[in-house]
Amino acid sequence: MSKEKKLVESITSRSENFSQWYTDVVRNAELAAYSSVRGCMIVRPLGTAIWENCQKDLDRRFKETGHVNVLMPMFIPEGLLQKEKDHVEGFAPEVAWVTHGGEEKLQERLCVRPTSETLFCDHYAQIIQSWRDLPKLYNQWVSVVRWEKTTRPFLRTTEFFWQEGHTAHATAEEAIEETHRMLNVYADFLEETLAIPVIKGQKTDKEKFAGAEETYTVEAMMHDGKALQSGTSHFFGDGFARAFNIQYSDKNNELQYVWQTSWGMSTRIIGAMIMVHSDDSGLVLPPHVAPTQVMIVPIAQHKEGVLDKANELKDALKEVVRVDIDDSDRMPGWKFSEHEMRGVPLRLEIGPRDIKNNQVVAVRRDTGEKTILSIDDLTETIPALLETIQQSLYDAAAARLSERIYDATEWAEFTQLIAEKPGFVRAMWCGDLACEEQIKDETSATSRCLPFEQEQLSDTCICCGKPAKHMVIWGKAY
RNA sequence: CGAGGUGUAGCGCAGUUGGUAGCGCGCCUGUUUUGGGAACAGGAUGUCGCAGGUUCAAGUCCUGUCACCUCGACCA
Repeated sequence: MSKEKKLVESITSRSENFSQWYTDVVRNAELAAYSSVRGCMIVRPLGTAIWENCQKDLDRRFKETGHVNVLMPMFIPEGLLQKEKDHVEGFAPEVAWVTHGGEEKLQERLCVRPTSETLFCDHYAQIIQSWRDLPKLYNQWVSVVRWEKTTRPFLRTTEFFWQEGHTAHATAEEAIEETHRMLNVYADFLEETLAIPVIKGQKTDKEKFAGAEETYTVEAMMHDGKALQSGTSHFFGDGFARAFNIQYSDKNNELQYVWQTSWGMSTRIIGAMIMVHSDDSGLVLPPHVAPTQVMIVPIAQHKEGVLDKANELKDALKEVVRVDIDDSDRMPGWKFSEHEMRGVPLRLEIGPRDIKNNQVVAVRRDTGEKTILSIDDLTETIPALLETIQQSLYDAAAARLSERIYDATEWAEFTQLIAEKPGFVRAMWCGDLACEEQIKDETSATSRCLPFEQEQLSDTCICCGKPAKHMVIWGKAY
């Protein structure tokens, strides 16, 4: 009726225009706002609270795997940036430069960090001397700047917030192990906390990080079938160590270069979370990351005892979940829509009728399902219900992912799948850059990764027909 | 960076042949309301994106410029 009409007016239907729907959710849920700086967003309180929960969770996982946090400068002298050739070539087009301090022109211009490999390397060269100094397991939580041509809130912004881990190891094996360990940390975080199923794999040479020997990735599928690279972990070999002269004396008193890694995850995952779970009523937050997990909406709150009872519920529940109460003078219906828009996983309605019956009405954000719960054991039923919601969001996303991965063994089949079926296509590849580029030119799909779980779908490359080396997941990507 | 679109109140928009700046929602005050975006009464809010130009007069016409959106290109 008029309510539905209004909601449709404020949020474009997801099936009608996915991009507009995404923008509408970000704006209506008050996750972020546009700023007066091109391509830079203001992360509003809800978006910030979600990011803080991501940070808390990830930081705990980093600490559990032995890492410590540091803070590096935001500027990189031009000379330092240029020490590693592939790296600087990769980032040069999107670097912002500081040329003046006050009115004075700088002797050497400073780049606003697009990533901090060079700063960490410069520092590691100073502090690593002996095998006893290894490994170095550093991480930092900062923002970086990349002068992107097209920006979208969370998905690609000029400045974005992230963490970047940078480690130095005595052996290649140890560094490779670290690379995989952190990729698994990302995968676990995405699956357990954001309820986003991922595919783990390796990037092709074309898609790997500038300066990396190998790049590993966790790829997620959005609701429209497009891929979003959600976290990456890089093995650098000793390339940076040689460029920056990071050497240590081993147990035999021989000089050795260190072996390095880096890994990062950014505010982009908030975009992933939106595009995986949210719907036409707005944001849907997985309970594990939701700043408010339960919103209590009192009904007829002016009536004797209603607010008291609602506050009593809140006090009891706050021991076990993140709960809030909306006692503003809005109409209940308005509050329902508002908290749905903002993604609160569970709403509890309590009014005179419920109080009389010693019950509350619980409404799930993900399914809209209403259940009546006894007030007596809410501290057990509510956390359990939140776990159910978390699991069910994951299951639904996992089902969409597996339903929309197709296999192709013939070129015609491949191009048709890419063109007509939103999702990923698995196909064999010879390993040549030429084929990868041809596939991109002709289908606009890129190689997302060489999944760790390989299968021999056929013996020949989907593109050129030469003997196949790898199974690749192809898809259109953000 | 290319093509297209949009800039007028917090948000969404209208504004005719150039002639006093408008509407809806929201906001503020009060009263009544409250189980899916309440009703009534009263009230506040504008460098019309910005800079030039034409004109007695510009939101409206001209030139330039900036920003944002969509689709491409580019991109770890």
